[in-house]
Amino acid sequence: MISHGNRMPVARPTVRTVADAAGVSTATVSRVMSGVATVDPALAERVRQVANELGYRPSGAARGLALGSQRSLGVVMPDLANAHFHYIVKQMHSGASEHGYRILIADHSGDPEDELATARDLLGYVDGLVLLSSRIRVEGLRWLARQSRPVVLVNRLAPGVDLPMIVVDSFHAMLELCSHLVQLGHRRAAYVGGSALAWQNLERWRAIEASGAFGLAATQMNSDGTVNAGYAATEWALDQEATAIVCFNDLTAFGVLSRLRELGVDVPGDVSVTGFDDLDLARHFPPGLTTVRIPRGPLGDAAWDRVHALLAGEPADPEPTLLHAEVIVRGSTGPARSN
Amino acid sequence: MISHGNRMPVARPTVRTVADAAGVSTATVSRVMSGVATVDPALAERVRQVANELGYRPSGAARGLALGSQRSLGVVMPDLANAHFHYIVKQMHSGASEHGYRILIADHSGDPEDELATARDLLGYVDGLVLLSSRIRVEGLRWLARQSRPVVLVNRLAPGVDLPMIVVDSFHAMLELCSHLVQLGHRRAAYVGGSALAWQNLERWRAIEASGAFGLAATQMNSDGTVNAGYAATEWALDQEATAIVCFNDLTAFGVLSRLRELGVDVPGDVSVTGFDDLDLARHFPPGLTTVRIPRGPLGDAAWDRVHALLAGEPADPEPTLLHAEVIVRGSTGPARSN
DNA sequence: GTGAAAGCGCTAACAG
DNA sequence: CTGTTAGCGCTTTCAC
Repeated sequence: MISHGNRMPVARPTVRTVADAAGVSTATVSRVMSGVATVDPALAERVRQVANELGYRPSGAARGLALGSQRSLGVVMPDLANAHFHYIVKQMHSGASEHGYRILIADHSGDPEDELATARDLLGYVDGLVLLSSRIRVEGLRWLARQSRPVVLVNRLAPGVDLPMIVVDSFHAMLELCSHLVQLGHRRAAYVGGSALAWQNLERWRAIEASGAFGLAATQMNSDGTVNAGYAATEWALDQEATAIVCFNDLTAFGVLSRLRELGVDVPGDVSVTGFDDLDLARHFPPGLTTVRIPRGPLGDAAWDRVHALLAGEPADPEPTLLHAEVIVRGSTGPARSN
Repeated sequence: MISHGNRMPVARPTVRTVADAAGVSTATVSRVMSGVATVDPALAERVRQVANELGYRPSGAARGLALGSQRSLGVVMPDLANAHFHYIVKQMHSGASEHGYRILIADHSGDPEDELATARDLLGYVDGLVLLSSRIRVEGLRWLARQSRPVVLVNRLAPGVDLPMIVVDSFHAMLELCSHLVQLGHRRAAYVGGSALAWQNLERWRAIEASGAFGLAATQMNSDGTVNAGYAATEWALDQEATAIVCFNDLTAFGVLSRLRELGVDVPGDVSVTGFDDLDLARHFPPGLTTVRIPRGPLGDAAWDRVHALLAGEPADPEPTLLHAEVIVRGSTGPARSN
């Protein structure tokens, strides 16, 4: 292949360059570039032409500084690998882009300190922030709440923190899921949980514990919510003499299903398995995963609406948005095996 | 819940605010914030104190403007939902963060125009850009190559474009995969492809066609590389009277496996199925997916190394980096059924 | 309709 | 070791 080696590291053209080349003032270039109508069409056209030839692109940094806004939103998420979050972001994206906002995503290691650092950092660049399933502790959240830019919490409820929050009612959804299991005759469940730091995980476990009142005894262990974690946790779950394995999310459940298959344990004949999220794959992974469908679209919409309102200067609504999630029954749950 | 309604939209504190409050100059504040050692420890401590109380955070935009760099890298990716890309980004992340670079991710609709717009846009904010599986057409890529900031192409080879490229040798990997099928006695395959615009898709199909010489006849249809696309394409594949269904990627293959199961078609007894990528799930999804393992780690490393070199002012290496991918045989492929 | 000039918040010489 | 000053590239009054 021929190298077109003329990658002359020409200094990036600026308004000045374009202005000079077009024989106009920088003000005019600026006006043309930002599409202000009060410029002579012919002149505007010429400027555009020149700008194009020079490959001119306004500097985002300079623009942001002058404008006091880069028209961008930051999203901080724990796990790029979990498709679940993708849909939420996608939905926010469509709301945001209608209003000319760009969405910038930053992921982090999962460590709360690291997450806070990422958020703090990002906040210096964007107009608003959305934190997905944040594990930042309360003091950190309080700090964020004190900043002048809007910050919204999705999938996390932090009482006493003055931040808009949008959550799915995991507690009730999990309760329903447990009720489904109880009705099938299950009396003993093993919970392969998520991170001990995740609010959602605590909620889900709280619901499982509450189901004790209806005769469902349960034990838990924590994992990191990945396929491999589910796979690895399966033997533990089996040791619990449980007839049902309740998983923190779908990915974990897939791992469990895989290991059970290897071990020759029949699902749902010998043991039932449940997930949480309802990923696209949940209906496809044999034998079909009983799970909870999170309303991802509404979650994303609500997130955008909240930041947008704040961005527009509306007062913060202190009431958290609570969304309902629905149990989806598929092949992975069935009547409890009578020992 | 009590609203701590004192969200006074105080103007964001600046270096000035902090400097005044601490009785020092803005320069000192700047020095303290950027951790320059040449400041009296006691003074530095006081400034930090004040900054903290005021909740001061340097503006990224201003910093970027003054420094001429925001120490950030943009990654443009087609599909946040595909975990495959996650690992690549993660790996880049670890290289980048060691050097103090942040990574900002932007996804797009998949439309080449939209992708180009996203890339152009992002280029105004970041120091360098990595395009994953880009579908931008050649003129667009040429434009990007003319910009003064480094742009690197991952998973796309564009001859005649002066841009560093890092690709996995899909062609040879697919050839190997086909050879595996031929050895199992398969003579007729159906290819459930990806986007007609994706270079990787063209490469893979090219390899399948080339396998015709070894007795493997094949037909193709395009899809969008999702689970549901695979699911939907299955009947078409079956109509081809093929004994093997070769899929663009693992997600598509999962969809195919799911539909086959519904239809009561045995895998690999009646038909063999292959994927591409080797997602974590590939070994877990029954009956285990034969696929091609993409060296995601090295891919991410190479991407970071390339941008980093460019950022450091080293001359661009015109030679594309070519990585080898390996066929992983699992339960989804077996001897061809003799009709 | 267009230009001159000031300033967004920060950093980097350059003095002291 | 610390303050003064001059920009980084863009937008935006304010005159013309």
